[in-house]
Parts: sequence; C-alpha cells; structure tokens
Amino acid sequence: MPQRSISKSVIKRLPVYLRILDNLIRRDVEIISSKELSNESGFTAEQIRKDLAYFGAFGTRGTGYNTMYLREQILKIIGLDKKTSIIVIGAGHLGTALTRYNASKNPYVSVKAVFDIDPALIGGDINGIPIFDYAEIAGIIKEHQIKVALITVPAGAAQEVVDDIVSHGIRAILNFAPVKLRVPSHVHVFNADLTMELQSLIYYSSAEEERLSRLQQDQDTAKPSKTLTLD
Amino acid sequence: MPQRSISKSVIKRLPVYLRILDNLIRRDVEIISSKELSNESGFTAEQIRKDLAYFGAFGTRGTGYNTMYLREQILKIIGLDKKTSIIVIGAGHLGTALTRYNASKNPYVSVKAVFDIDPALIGGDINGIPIFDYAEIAGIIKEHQIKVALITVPAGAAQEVVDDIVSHGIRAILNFAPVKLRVPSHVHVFNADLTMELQSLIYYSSAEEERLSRLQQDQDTAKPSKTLTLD
DNA sequence: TAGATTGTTAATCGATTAACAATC
DNA sequence: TAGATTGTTAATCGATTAACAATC
Repeated sequence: MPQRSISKSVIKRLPVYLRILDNLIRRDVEIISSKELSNESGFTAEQIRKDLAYFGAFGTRGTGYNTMYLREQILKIIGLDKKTSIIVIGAGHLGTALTRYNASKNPYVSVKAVFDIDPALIGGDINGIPIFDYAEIAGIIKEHQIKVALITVPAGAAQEVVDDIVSHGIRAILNFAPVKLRVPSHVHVFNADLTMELQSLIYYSSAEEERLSRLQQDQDTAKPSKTLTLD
Repeated sequence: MPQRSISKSVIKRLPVYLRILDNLIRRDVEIISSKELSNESGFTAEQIRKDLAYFGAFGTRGTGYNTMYLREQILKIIGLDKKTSIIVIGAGHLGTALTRYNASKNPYVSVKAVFDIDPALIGGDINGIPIFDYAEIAGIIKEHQIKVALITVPAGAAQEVVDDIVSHGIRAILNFAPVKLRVPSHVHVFNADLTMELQSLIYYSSAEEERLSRLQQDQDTAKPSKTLTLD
C-alpha cells in the first residue's frame, strides 16, 4: 500500500526484472538472489530489493526469490497478468514493424487494429490485424475498451490524433512522432523518439573533451554582435 | 571547460532544444527566452539555462537567446555540425523503417549501409542504401570510419554482433534488441527497447492504486509455502 | 535609467547506496 | 546454530528548483 505513487524510474526497471525472470524460468532456475539479479540487470542488488519492496515482500530471507512467484507478482504489479488490448495508429514502416513485432512476439498485448488514412492501405492487414480507416477509430476504441495506443503518424498530425483518441478514452500513449504532446493529467505519454535517441547517442560517439574544447575556442570569435542579435 | 563529464540527463535534453529551435527558425523567430523555451519543451526555464550553462554563455541578458546562434552551438555540442555516418544492422521491418526514416528525414546522419545475413535481402537496397552481407561489415566500418551503429537483430544474435563491431571500432550503439549488452567502458549503448517501453506504459494505463491494493490482498493467500520454495 | 532575462550560486528534493537488524 | 540474504532505515549523492546578482 504505497502512500504516494511510485516513481517512474522504478516502474521502468520492472520490465527488466521481468525479462530476466522469463529467461531464468526458461532455464529452470527456481531461486535467484538480488545479487544474481544485479549481475543480470546491471542494477545494484540494493536497488532491486528496494524496488520490489515498494510493492511487497516477495523473497525469502537467507535464500532469495522464487523466480516463478516473483514473475507472477511483477506481472500483476505492471498489469500484465491479463492481455492488454492496444491499437497502432499509422500503418507506415514503423507502424507495420511495431504491429508485426507485438502481434507475433509480445505475449502480453493484443493488437486489435491498425489505423491509417491512406486508401491504399485501408482494408488491408498486417499479420492478420486489420487496417481500418482512421475515421472508424472511435467505434473500435469503444468496442474493445482500448486504453493504450501506439502513435506512428507524421509529426504534424500527432497532436490532433492525440486530442481525438484521448476524448474517446485512451489513457496511455507510446509516441513515436517527434513532437511534444499535450495531454490531460490523467493521460500518460511515453516518448520513443528515435531521432532524439540517435542524436544524444552521437554526442557520445566522439571524445567529448575534445569537441567541447573546440567549442570553447569558437565562442571567442563566433558569438554574434549584440546589434546583429537585437535588430 | 567542464571539469567532470556532463550528465546523461542533460545530454538527452539537448536534442529537444534543437528541435524547438529548428521549428522557431522555420517560423523566422530570431530571439527566444528561456521562459518561452520552457513552454515549448516542458522543462523549467531554470533547467534550460543551467543545461546550456554547462557548455557556455549563449544568451544575452535582458533579451534571451538568438535562435540561429543557439542552434549552431547545440549542433556543435552534440557533434551534429558535420554529418555522422551510421550503419544499420538487421534489415527486418524495424531496420528498414529506421533506415528509410533516417535516409529521408534526418539531415544530421548519413546511413552508409545496412547489413543482414539473409541471402534474399543481401544485394538489395533500402531507399538506395545497399544491403550487404554481414560478413562484409569490417570492411565497410573501416572504409567509412563508422562509429555509430543501430542494431535491430534478434535478441540471441545481438551480443555476438556487438562484440564483433566493437572490435572493428564502433563506439556508440542504439540497441533495439531486448537484451542487456556488455561492452567495454569506452563504448556507449542506448537501449531503445520498445517492448519494455510498452510494458512500463501499460502500468500507467489503469488506475494504479486499485491494482496495487488487489495485489496486496492476493499476497496474503498466494505466497508459496517455504518448503515448496526451497526444495 | 528601468525592465528584463541571463548565468550562477545556494537550497531543496528525490533517488541511489550503504548499513544492518530481521529471519529463513 | 551458523550462514546467507532479505526488507528497511539511515546516509549520501546527484539532479532539480529557487534565488539573485550581473548585465544587456
């Protein structure tokens, strides 16, 4: 019974634990210590124990955690104990890749429909999942009581789409469009902006000291004159 | 001249500022205050000023920031002032989507090649970018002095691929495979594990208090007996 | 000059790490 | 019982926010 809501950093680590447990169970490992989970995950043993402790006491002192039991509990914590119905908006290459991947490899979700406005795509399907005209989205959201949507539409269309689907009951959005979405406080948006990930990665691809000292030099000469700046 | 290296949280915000500046410049806005940048980005004005201050003094007191100048400086900070050559490993749906997107929409990178092991794909191209046999990767990395790779291979193959490309000089990896990669300390890995993003999102798709209190009840009855756990 | 906004230092907040008592 | 490892409280660390002097 957590007093205040649990931090996003904790929630983001839970799927990591889940994946490790899935692998351990596949290898018939029945017990695992926080120390070993630390090795597998890269997080410290203390952090793992603390993360789990937010939700309950799942381990056995002196022994460790039962892998099957802990997995079940984490599934319940995240809400993966029942399949979650989702929709994908935008049937471009990324939307198609995500639909296929989730339809075939992700046992925790069920992709109910894909939406697009391109007449050439509407009526088709991706791995058996129908592509509908975006105009039909309200009905489908209602019919399947969808709460989660993946958005892979062009940047210019994203906010409009979001306003629309939120009004129909969507509560959680994984946004691949490179825009900051504005949503009411009860709606959660996670951004998976791959361009931005790639850009910050590029920062780390060359020796940082070197580039930053070059920057330092440039500034001495290159800063625009005040008059140029202000007029 | 930063004494110690700048935190990843700061670096991850720079591309956000960059995108906002791009949009402002397109609209011929010449000056922007940290307050306005805050509105556009969702970060506080103080945070934005502090982030920028790590790298230099780019603004004009009483006025704000010159959009063109600040953009240029951020490009230099990240290392986007020259096009970065990248490769994509794995020519599946996700690899194809990423290649296409970056080839056509991302002006800061140049996708030099895509690699796969499927004979049906090798020799083909994606938006004019050639798909090579993975066996040829060492030569291509060397030829173009590639430092950045996007990995969209199956989970089981990812670590092997990473060990290989790191030995050929790759220093930064955007990893889409659902595995924790082990790399030497000079190599940086960013994970874009979409399954995990989706899983943590699902946590937020239903009222959290409700589910967690349900969890609480279950634990009273469902915890496995000690003997069952230990034997 | 007065008003505005930066750049920077100090205070606060939250998350991670360390320590250890509880207990299997 | 002795050894091991959890669950939890306290200490530390780092990042964010607040405050304000510098200055355009």
